[in-house]
Amino acid sequence: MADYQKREGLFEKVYEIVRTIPEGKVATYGQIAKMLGTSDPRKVGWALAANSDSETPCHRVVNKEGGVAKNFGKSLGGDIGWEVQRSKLEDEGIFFVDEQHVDLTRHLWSL
DNA sequence: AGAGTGACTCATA
DNA sequence: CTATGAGCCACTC
Repeated sequence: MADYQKREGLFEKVYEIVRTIPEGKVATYGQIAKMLGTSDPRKVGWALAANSDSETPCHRVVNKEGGVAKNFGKSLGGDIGWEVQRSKLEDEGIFFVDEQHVDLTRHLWSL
């Protein structure tokens, strides 16, 4: 398995970038992957999966379609599902085109 | 150094 | 829309 406690490396970079996402914005795994210098969006999701830091707004990270992850499982220090993630995003003023899809046309984070 | 895993993405049907 | 298969790369054992 790979859900052990991470030490250092790619993970920290992901966390830093995710923390850089301003409120009311969302970033995609692919975008973050690019910033990391990798071409594997999986690494991003994986990094977040290994993380459970309440300081990292994982809920602002969505897939390419703006859809929230289905396997959040635990993050931000508790039982969280896409419904919880959605609430958090809405609380930041983010619009949803449907229950599981963020309006990327308005909230996609870009430099 | 080899195998297993993964919160993604893309292509195809 | 859903379902499959493949690509990809860091991490742990």
